[in-house]
Amino acid sequence: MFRTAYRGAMGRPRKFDEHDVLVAVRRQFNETGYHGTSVEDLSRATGLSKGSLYGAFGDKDALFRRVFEEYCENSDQSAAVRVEGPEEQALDRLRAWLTAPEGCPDRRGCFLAKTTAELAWEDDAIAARSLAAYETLLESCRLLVEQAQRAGHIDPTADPTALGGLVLATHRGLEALLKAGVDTKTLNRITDAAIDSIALQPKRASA
Amino acid sequence: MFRTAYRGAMGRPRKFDEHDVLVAVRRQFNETGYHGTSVEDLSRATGLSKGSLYGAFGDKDALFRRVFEEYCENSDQSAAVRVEGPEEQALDRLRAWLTAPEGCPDRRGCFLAKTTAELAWEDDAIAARSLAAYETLLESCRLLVEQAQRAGHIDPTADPTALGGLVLATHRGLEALLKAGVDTKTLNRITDAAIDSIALQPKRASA
DNA sequence: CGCGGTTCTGAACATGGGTTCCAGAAAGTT
DNA sequence: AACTTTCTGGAACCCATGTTCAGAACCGCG
Repeated sequence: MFRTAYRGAMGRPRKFDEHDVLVAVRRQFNETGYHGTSVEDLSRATGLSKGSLYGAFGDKDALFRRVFEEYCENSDQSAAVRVEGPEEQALDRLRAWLTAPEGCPDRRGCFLAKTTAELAWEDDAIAARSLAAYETLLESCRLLVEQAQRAGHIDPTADPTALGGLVLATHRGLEALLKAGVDTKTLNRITDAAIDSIALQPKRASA
Repeated sequence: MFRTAYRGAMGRPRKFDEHDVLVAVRRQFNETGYHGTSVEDLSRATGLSKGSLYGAFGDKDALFRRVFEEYCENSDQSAAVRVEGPEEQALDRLRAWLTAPEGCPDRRGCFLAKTTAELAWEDDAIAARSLAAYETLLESCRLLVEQAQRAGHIDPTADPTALGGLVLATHRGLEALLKAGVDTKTLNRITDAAIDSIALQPKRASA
């Protein structure tokens, strides 16, 4: 009856680790999508009963948002890598976002991209938050593109933000390819080519 | 009982045009997604009662597949544009796929991209078919990339198919940007930049 | 006009899945 | 050990939505 009671008796403490549960939940959502996972599935994945899930996190929607939000924040932070020089930093950020260890299905940014693709239909808030999380990345792109323009590698009349958007767009699409069965190695190769083509090495002269 | 009867009595004729209905259905799916549209919605959108829809097209899934398949075939055909020269042709195809008239929400390939994004989770067949429909486009990309490699604009060790995939990926991502509120004009500018960057004008020397 | 045949329609049905609820177990505190 | 509080699990509830069905409407023909 008292949510934060401080009376004499303390009551039973939690048996599960909240963080572990959230990880399991994210993994499940990541695997089968929002609509594709029932609360039953989540119960199985976490080892908690439905009742416990509801008691601890509220309904399915709230649970998803919790996981989603946490993931976004995580992404925001992981995007803030320290390397010397703004360009190097930006490039590094880009790589960190786009590439993934071979065979690893939980590539960075994946959950974000996938859920956004699925839920942008019905939930503008999620779409917006997801995009916001990409903003750091976008900013990196802008920086790189500007630099490339100064160096003369890209048409100077092009809009840096727009080109940054292209990279973002590419990332979204990469997930689709992954889903379609393209292996991680190939994906990374594509990614590298993309980074190269936008960001800026002078093209080789010939074969 | 007899689907194609040729007996004396002809029975009550259809009151609707099948094609018009399918267009309305596609529009609705395109607007609110598969999960986001109820059969009730479809009924409202088409002006037909639920029963009629079921009688004419089968269940919701079948109806979607019908629309989807038709759209894919349409896309396959529209990808076969005639221009002189294979490179010109490929480039034209690419533009036809990626760009859209300003402010037009029903841009080419849109329905395909969106539904794939939503349903690839749960239906591999749809994901595969969608990708197959993109194949002509992919082939065009491959062609362009090979040409670019011969001309020395792209690293010759890169895999042309992979780079083609990049363009496909980009297209998928563009839809996301559109959804996120980026206006069509900007999108087209991004697209042009993408086409330019892959396809191959030698970069300008400086500003 | 009646009759076979087909289509149209809205109400009724079925079901999957999110949510609630309660009885009992478990863990602190005194 | 008793008491208090919280956790737990699963049965029960509720509702949205896909699907079916019985009857009305409509057509051409004899």
